[in-house]
Amino acid sequence: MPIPTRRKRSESGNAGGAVTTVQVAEAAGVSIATVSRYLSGQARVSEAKRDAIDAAIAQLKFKPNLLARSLKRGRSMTIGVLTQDVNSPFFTETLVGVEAALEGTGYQPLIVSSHWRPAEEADRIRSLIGRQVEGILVLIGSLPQAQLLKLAEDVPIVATGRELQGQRLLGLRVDNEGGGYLATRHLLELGHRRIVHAAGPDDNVDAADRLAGYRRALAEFGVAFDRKLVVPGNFRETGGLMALTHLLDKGVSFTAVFAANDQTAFGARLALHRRGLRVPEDVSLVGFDDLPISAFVTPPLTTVHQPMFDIGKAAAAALLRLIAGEPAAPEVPALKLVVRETTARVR
Amino acid sequence: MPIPTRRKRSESGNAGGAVTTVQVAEAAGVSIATVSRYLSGQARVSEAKRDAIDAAIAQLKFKPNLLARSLKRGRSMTIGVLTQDVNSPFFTETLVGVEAALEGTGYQPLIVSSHWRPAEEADRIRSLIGRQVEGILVLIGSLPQAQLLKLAEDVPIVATGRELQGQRLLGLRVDNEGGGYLATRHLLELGHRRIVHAAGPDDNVDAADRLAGYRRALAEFGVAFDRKLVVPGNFRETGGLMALTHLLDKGVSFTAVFAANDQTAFGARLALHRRGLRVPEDVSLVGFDDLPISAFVTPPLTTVHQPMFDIGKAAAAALLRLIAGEPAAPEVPALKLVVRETTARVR
DNA sequence: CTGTTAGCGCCTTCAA
DNA sequence: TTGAAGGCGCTAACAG
Repeated sequence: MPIPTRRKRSESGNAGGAVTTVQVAEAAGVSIATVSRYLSGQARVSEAKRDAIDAAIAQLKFKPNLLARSLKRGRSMTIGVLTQDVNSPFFTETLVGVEAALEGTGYQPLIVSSHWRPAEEADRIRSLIGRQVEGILVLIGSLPQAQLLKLAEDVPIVATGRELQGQRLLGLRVDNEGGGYLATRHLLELGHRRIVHAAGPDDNVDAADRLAGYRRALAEFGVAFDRKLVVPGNFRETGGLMALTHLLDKGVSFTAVFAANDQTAFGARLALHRRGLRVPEDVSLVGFDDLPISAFVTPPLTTVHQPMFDIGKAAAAALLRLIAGEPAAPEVPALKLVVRETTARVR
Repeated sequence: MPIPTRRKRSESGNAGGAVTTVQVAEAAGVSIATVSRYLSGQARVSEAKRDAIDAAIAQLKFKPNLLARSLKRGRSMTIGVLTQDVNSPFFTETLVGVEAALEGTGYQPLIVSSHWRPAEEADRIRSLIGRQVEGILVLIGSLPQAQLLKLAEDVPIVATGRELQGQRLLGLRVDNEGGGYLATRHLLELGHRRIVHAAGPDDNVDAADRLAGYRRALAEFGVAFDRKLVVPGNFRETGGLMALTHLLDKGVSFTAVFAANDQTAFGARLALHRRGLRVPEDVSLVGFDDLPISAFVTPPLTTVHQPMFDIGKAAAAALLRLIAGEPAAPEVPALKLVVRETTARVR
């Protein structure tokens, strides 16, 4: 006969037999209303009762059931955060910003990831709404705008990586085109003319914007756009590695690379290294994002800094305002070029 | 007069006026019990009523309130995950493993971070318990064991980075000493004798174990331990950078570095680079962790692979067993050395 | 197969 | 300042 390893659950509710306000009230010799009032600090409670309740709470190790409180109050004090992948520095840095904005507000983030799968995304959002989140933060979602608008009827939404405007729907988007321009202009100013762009995924709007910025800078310097110098990628190291390896194999000549993001730049850097090409002596390299690690690779990467932390913070702050029924128009943090050691004047 | 931006909340409960089972039942012409049964799939419901309920749900856009369900059932279908920092690849990789283990079980992770602050850690755990999590996963916590044991009375706990055993408490710890030994032996086998150890924080047990492994390998090869070759760090890039810079300034000679983790190795690598020392031609370098980026830095880092994903998966699976009241004894995934391109035979 | 009923733990009028 | 009472949305006996 198996030994039961824990107390049987009561047939309904509360596992094992956690203490409730009823038990605290009994132990303290007051009514549950008084306990509740004391807990929420809503009304004055006489000193004597207060002490009795304190004692009872300590003795019984009472911990209020936040679920019950949420149900009763109709406020979960929770916001949902939808990310694509918790294992990407790009998202996690934003999450830290979200945490910072929420600190001290009593709100907790409920983080879910949809692993770049649109179907999962809709499902996750549904689940968040079921859990009564008071607002949702969509970090780089791929859901069509129409669907977001419909969801925003249920709950306020702030989405990053998009331009959106609505009563309870807000987009927060950095100037990717400007960032691409900045990166490319930097290379042009150093005298580079054969500049490869290791691009992002075809269907990604951010990637498209960065490419557009690249083209604008080229045009401004009177450099003809050469389609052969734009190679496809996937925003990951493998993409940069494969693209540059392929390009080198074909014997295409160039003196600089602007990668669509830092991970792509790392891959590109490795491809260059494998062929004995030095950075920046032989080839200059610029990334996009400025991941924490980018300042510590060798040589430290010149890149376009995305203020991920600020974006997360601004987005969460805006969401909080939306939840409170106040108008919100978050200021979008600006991108800036961080010149480190992977770029040099062309020889 | 201010324009109200959203519907006023009803004085209690449910924001705005979300649809409930009552309304679905009315619209479908059945009782709420039937709606509930249909939703949970617990019992048979006649075809006709099923269709009516489906129609009502679709028409009213009903979404069940999971909070109410949890309260009633006494099961939140949630596990708490305490991390130190969501913005560390070390943790996030583990989180992905946790997600994988939870997939399809109906359980959701509730992720909180305590930012390396022990006080916050206790606070976060309390909050998780308040939210009725059915179990808690502590990723590299710093809470003393006694406190964990006390908490485990309330809710099953699995902690990584510790050895623990209890009815409802489990530790999951990799063999850090063995890993340190592996790394160091590799360098010794390449002929290195003056091997620097860029250590982790003084008070960290993992760091201490890795150092112990380093010493064991040294002893095994008959190399005297030299205290001056062990330099302190903080498990981050800055630590490795400063420690190695300092060592180089002092003119200490060495031919290899074993860093307590990859981030430290990146910092060390940069310090070497700044002094014109080549890796691995002049100095060999070994890390510990095998972060995703480590395969893509230049040159790709030789390091001890920690199966973070597997650890997260095993820990979460064990927790689920604990929650179900079953005994759990997770197998601890093994460490292995991944030889890449930062180590070479000494010249 | 279906409806009635009694709560889960907490909060909040209402009346004292 | 305090207590009694009703109910948040949902589920799970218990009858029918």
